[in-house]
Amino acid sequence: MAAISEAGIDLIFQYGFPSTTLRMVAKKVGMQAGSLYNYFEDKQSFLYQIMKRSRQDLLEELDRKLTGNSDPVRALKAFIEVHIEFYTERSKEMFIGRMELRGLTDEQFRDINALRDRYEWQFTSILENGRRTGDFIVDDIRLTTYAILAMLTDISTWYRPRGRMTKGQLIEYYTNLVFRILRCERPDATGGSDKPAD
Amino acid sequence: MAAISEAGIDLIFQYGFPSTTLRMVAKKVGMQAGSLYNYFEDKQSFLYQIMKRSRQDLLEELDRKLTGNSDPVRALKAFIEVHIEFYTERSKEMFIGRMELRGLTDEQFRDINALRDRYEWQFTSILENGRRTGDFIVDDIRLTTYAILAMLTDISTWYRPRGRMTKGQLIEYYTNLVFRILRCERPDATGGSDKPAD
DNA sequence: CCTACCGATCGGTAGG
DNA sequence: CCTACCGATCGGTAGG
Repeated sequence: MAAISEAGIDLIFQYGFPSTTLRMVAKKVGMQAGSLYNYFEDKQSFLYQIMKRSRQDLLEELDRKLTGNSDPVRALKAFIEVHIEFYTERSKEMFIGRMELRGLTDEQFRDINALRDRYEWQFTSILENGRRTGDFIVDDIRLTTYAILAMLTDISTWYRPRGRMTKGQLIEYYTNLVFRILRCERPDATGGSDKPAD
Repeated sequence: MAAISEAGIDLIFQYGFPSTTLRMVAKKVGMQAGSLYNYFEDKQSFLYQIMKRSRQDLLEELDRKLTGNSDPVRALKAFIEVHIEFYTERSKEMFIGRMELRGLTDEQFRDINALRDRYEWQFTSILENGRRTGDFIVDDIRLTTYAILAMLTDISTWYRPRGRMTKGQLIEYYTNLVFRILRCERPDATGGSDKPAD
C-alpha cells in the first residue's frame, strides 16, 4: 500500500487528479489496474486517503513540538518551524491537498476541511495568547492568520532542496518576517541561536 | 466569444479544467459541442486564451496606476491596491491561472509564465527603489517578494463580496501588514485618507 | 492479484 | 453553427 500511495502522490502531483488514471498508478507499481481495487473502494477514496494521511501527520507533528510551550513567542517559533519543515519535506502531498479538493465527495471534503481548521485554529490561538501577554500587536486576528499562513505555505511552491539557502536560513528569515508583522521586538524573537531553557 | 469565455471561466473554476467538458461549455451557451471549434483550435487553446487575457489585463491595469509614481511608498500602495482589486474582482480567472497551469502545452506555459514574471518584476523593482531611498528595510529581495505576493494573492481564495469588511478596509489592512514587513514608518505609509497631490 | 470486459464519455472531425 | 460520427480511453466489475 505504501508503494501505491507513493506512486499516486507522484502522479497526482505531476498530472493532477482527474488526469491521473488508475492504469498509470498500476503501471508504476507493476500491477494491473483492476487489482488496485483491493486497496481502495474507488478513485476518490484513494485521493481522500492521501490527503487525510498528510493532514493528520501534520497535526501530530505540531502537537509534538507544541506541548508544554505556553510562551507565545516560543510557540510561534515552533509553529513556523514545523510548518516550513513539513511543507518542504512533503511538499507534493501538501500541494495536492490544496489543488485537488474538488476531487473529493462533499463528505470527504468536510472531513479534510475540519483537519485544516484544527490546524489553523492552533495558529490563531497562539496569536491570541501573544496579544494577551502583550508580545504581539495584532488588530484583526483572522486576517492576520490568513496572511501569515499564506506566506508560509507558499514556500512549498518554489522550494527546492538544493536552493541557495538552507532550510534553517529559510526558517530564520520567515520567522523574522512574521515577527515584524506582529511588531514583536523581544530579543529572543527571531534569533535562532539561543537555546530555550526547558 | 465573450459568452463562451465567461461560461468556460465559471465551469473551469468550479470543476477544474480536465473535468470541464466542451459539452458542458456548449450547453451553457446554447450551442453544440462541435461548434465551439469555430472559436478556438482545441481545448488547450481555450484555456490558454482565458489565462492570457486575465494576465494581460492585470499588467495593463498595473501600468495605468503606476505611471508617474517614482516615490516607492506611493508606488507600493498603488500596487497593493491594484492587486487586491483585480484578484477579488476577477478571482475566478486568477484562481484558474494558478490551478490549471498543467493544462497548457510547454510553449503556452512558458508564455503565461513570462507574463507572471513581468508582474513579479514590477513588484521587485518597487522594493529595490524603496530600499535605495531608505524607505524600506529589506534583507532578501526575492524572498520578501514571494512572501508579500503570496499573502496578497491568498485573499482571492476566501474573499466574498458581502463579507464583514469592505474592499477598502481590506486594502488598508493588508497595506499596513506589508509596511510592517518592510519596517516602513513614514506617516503617509498606511493611512488611506491622505490624497496624494498629483 | 490477473484476465477480460462493459458502459459511458470525451476530444475532435467531416460535410454540410 | 448543426448533425452525425469515430477512435480512444477510462473507471469499475465479474469471475477466477
